[in-house]
Amino acid sequence: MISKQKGCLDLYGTNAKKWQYVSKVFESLMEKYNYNYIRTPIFEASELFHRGIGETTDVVTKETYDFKDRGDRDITLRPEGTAGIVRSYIENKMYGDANQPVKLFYNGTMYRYERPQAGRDREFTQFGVEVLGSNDPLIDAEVISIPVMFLQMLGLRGVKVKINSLGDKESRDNYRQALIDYFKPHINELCEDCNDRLLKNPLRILDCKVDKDNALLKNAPKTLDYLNEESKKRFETVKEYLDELEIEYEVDSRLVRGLDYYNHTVFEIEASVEGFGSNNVLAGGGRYNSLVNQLDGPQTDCIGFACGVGRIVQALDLEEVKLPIIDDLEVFVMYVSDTEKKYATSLMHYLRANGFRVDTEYTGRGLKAQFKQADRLKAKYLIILNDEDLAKDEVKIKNNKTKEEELVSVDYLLYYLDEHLSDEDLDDLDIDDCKCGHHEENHKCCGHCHHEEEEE
RNA sequence: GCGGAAUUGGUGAAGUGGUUAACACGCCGGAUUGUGGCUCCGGUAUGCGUGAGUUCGAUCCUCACAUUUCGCCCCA
Repeated sequence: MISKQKGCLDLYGTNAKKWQYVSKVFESLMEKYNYNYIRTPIFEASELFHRGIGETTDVVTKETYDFKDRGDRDITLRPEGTAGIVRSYIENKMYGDANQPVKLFYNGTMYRYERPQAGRDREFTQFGVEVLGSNDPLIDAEVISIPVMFLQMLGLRGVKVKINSLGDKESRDNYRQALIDYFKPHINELCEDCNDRLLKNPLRILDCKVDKDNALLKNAPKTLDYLNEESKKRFETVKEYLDELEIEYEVDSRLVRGLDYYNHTVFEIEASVEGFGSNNVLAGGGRYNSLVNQLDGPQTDCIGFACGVGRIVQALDLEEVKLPIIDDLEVFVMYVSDTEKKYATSLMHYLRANGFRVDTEYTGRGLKAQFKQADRLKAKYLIILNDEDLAKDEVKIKNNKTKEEELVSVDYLLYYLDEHLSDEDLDDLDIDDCKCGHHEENHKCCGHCHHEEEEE
């Protein structure tokens, strides 16, 4: 037997429905924010990621899927979404569009050659946004607000927003040097990894887990102290807009991020979920004002975030958040004889064409087993075909909850189902299941709350 | 790249160096001549992750590999 590759996932069943639901919620949210869908290739020239993400980052040095294609080209499976989108932005000259900034969102699989563990696969799915062509702090706040609002819509509570600013290039370089000067005399007090990090990426020493209790780290220079006036002011403005959006956040001066292209605002959304280990970051992102330029495009100010779908679903599971996923059936059609089966075929087609969720028997089961199958599929109504009834143009329909049976004229069937199923829908809604906290105000946020306003 | 744990049917799992691999759920069939979900009866792994080795003999011992899982690094 051939098994799947390490760290990959076969997605099916209710788990697949959850993933689809999460994607759907995100896509509908993106309509509200007026972001446009973009899909770029899953593989790109290796050079794009090397130059884009940073030659020395771990993602590029040890985690990419690299290979040669039949034309001897160096190809890499994308480890993240931003570089490909920036490439596309430049190649398609989107900087020339009348509409600026360019607001994009994506949703797709990414690849990193890592050791799989909780919340981390080799093939994983991320969605996110990129805004290209604006340095307005309002955009920073908006981009941070998207994952916050999104997680709220899903009903995930207790998420924490952490923000920091790395400042512009001048600030960042000054800070980097200050860190090196500060740590260098004491470097042998730190762990082996930190020794490596000193020259390569001294910012990362700050969130080292081994040395996290070392006084050296606690007293280390803070990013914010090294921001020049302009960067400092910019960061203050971002925070003001966040306040306007009523987003709670925590400034974390140790928050740095692993990809080289970030500057100014960086942020992470953390889940406070038990049993998540160190992979509790659900979304992260930041500003990257020099990346377009670095990849041979015009100077363009950009910001974006990315969010791991698998981690979101995992967090929802751990928090036992109930999602409004359709896992039942409205009608199950039952038959025994061949003539009944033919009738079932056309009846089912008719009901489906009229918008009902309908299924039937396909494996030659007897009537008794068909009842069991209908239960397994959570059918609300059973239509039990009978040649004698059909001769009179009638069908027997049974409410599978109350077990009441009625003989209904075929002409009347659609109307009958419409009436009975809409009554049930109201019964099924359980406001206690709703985790969004908005139901008193009848918000349309979580899929549980808008039952009174179905009509568009 | 480094370290720990695991791998028995559709599922949850017990188990032993030696005839037929417990038990439970599920599923299929029957009692019930077309209305079940209770009950009762019967059926349901030529097989114990893959490959090699030790042995008269291995699911059980040894090694390698694969996958899963947990941690480090790093990241979403």
